[in-house]
Amino acid sequence: MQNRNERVLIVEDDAQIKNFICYSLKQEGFSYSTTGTAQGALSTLVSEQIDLILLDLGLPDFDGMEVIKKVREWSDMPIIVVSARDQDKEKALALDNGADDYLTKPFSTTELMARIRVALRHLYKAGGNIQYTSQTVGGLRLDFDKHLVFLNEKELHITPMEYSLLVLFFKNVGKVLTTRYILKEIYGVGYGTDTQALRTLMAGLRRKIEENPAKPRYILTEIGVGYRLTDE
Amino acid sequence: MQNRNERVLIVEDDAQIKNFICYSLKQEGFSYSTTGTAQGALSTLVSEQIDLILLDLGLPDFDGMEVIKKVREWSDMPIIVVSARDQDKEKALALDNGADDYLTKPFSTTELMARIRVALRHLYKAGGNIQYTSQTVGGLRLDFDKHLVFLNEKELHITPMEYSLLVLFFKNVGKVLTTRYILKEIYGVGYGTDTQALRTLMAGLRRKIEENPAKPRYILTEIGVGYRLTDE
DNA sequence: TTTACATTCTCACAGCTTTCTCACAGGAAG
DNA sequence: CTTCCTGTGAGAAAGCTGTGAGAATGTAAA
Repeated sequence: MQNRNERVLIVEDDAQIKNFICYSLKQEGFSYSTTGTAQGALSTLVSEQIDLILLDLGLPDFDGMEVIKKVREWSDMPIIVVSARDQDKEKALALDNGADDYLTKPFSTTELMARIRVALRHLYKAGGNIQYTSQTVGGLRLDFDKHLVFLNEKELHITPMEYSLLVLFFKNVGKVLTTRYILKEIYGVGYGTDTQALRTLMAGLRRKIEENPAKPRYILTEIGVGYRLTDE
Repeated sequence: MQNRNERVLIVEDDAQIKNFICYSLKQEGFSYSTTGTAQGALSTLVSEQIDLILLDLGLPDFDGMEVIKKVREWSDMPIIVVSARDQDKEKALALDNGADDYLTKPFSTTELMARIRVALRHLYKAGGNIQYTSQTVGGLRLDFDKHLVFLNEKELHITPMEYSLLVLFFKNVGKVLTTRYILKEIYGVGYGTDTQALRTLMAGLRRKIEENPAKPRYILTEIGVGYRLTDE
């Protein structure tokens, strides 16, 4: 299992901790890249083949939380947060934004390595590192890189909320998504059960992507359950 | 009838902590079962449909670590260890044996819930745990993952109640299900003896899946007892 | 600061679907 | 034949969804 030589990206601005992690990774047979900024992390991810991210939240340029969100728009790769912040709310927020694990400094090598192994185990079970750049359903195309939506190769103007709703459907093509699940994913946890807002949002989106919003072709309603992006 | 919640099994012998966790889970809308022993955990897993395990390592009968190993022999369902032991080696061992996360007591509700959400996210992405994503009986196919029903590969429109009825039969192919059992499973306890509603529901379902509802091919009536999905 | 504009959420209501209740007919079993 | 059980259609009640109008919020330009 260790022969696959997974590549870890370490995003950490404290040189001492960075070296400590590097040393441990080398011992275990991982290869790695390092960067000290959020900006650097994002550009490394584009230029190199990375399997897992170790992310510090307190970065000099902008917050690590933003890195999580950005990465999650186009990849499901494991993200382990390594941070000095040990507030419960901070942890929960990072995890809900898409992080897979959260370690509080100071931590031990033993534990970090074990948690990396868990994350990679999940990755392989899910079928490897799938990165999307563009995905098409019928005449509808979503470009994850550029944040653009095309209908029959004509660019559509899409609002941020509508975009995240579309991303959710494109990541789950063919599956019925329950209203509750959708709400949790796009509004975050705790912003409960306001199905009305979702209905309005859906109406707006359909007006843009469907020829006849009353008889939708792409996003279908499953009455009593939720919605589904058709996969034919 | 949004009763399709995930079910958590809590394995914990300290009553106080157990209650604390139960309360939190209820708040978040999860359903749960509890047990205080390793033996109890294993038998619950066989008899009930569990989605996630919260596991204490220090159990009265035998060590929680054994539960992890046993479960991993046949299932990939998420296991979150909740333990007072905070030795790094202990953590690493549990994680390497197959646990997906490890929380040290004392922990906060906020963090526990966030980590449960992470685990369920992984489960959802992997496409359900040990359940087949799709199951077929004759020309009838039920796709659990996508929440869809097909008859001879043509998609059927199925209402939520009809769907949960079908799921119940697919989980018990070939077995006779008594009317009372079906009622309890579909409507929940306390809905008494309203067999009439079930008859109407069944009529509607048969109209959709049977060629000749008067002479059903899939769901047969066992007079005086209940119904049975044939296993041919 | 004011103004204009886009986005998102709230409200009210119409229309549709699902679900349950009722009444009755046809069968099976004794 | 009688009794109990099951299936079916009609229709009422309850619940769910889509939509337009407008309020609230946020953003950018003048």
